[in-house]
Amino acid sequence: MSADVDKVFKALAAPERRLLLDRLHADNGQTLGQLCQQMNMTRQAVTKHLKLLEEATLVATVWRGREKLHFLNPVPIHDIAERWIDKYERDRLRALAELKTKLEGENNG
Amino acid sequence: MSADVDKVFKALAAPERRLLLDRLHADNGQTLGQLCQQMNMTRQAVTKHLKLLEEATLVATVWRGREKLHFLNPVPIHDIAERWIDKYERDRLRALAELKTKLEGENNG
DNA sequence: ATAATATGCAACCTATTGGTTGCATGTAAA
DNA sequence: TTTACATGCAACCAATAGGTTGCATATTAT
Repeated sequence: MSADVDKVFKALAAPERRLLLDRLHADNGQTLGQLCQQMNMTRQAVTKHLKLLEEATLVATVWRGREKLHFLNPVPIHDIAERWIDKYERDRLRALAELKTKLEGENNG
Repeated sequence: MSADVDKVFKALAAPERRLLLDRLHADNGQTLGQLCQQMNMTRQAVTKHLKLLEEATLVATVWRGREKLHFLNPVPIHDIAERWIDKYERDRLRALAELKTKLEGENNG
């Protein structure tokens, strides 16, 4: 199962964390040390971001000796897409049309 | 065009604001007063949430006399789905399989 | 005209977030 | 068996978020 939807949304709300996800998407299974590179902050700060991603189950980790490997979990993003995004996508064109007419019709400034 | 992606993600990061979107999705064009009902906070607090939604272009407003009507704009959600979510959805099954084998194979606690 | 309604704006308070530094611990390499 | 490396943990700090109260303003109803 996927984590609390709110935790997922909150985890995705920071560009630093989305960047970490993007980097895992490009190269899965990286260590903390690798993920720290190119991040403009201390290792400890990166750890905190990864902790939030883990608590949202967006990232899972495995120890290999003294190194911690990080893997992307695609489930929560899929769940958000299915349960939340799709609901809005269904009436997208209708809502867009309504928006247009309302803005044109009633607004004068 | 859609707003800054980061503003959209941040706007979606609070359950109160997602609830407001849901309520507009169910009944578009509501006034501030209507939207305040069932929200367990002051009108001014709701206004602040709606301001963030507006700045993310998730909501557009129209004045009708002394009332302010709020309309859903489906564009930013669509953009997030297309530009961001889909990227992860493409390799979903591959990533899931990789995750499984890594967790089973290398982790012992 | 006056009163009621719908909203905006600003100051303020507290909790949370996002970063830091410093130190401890377990693993690998010399 | 030291030394270096990869990471964790905790205290601390500044900035931001999320709420409040109080007051101002414009529109509608009486």
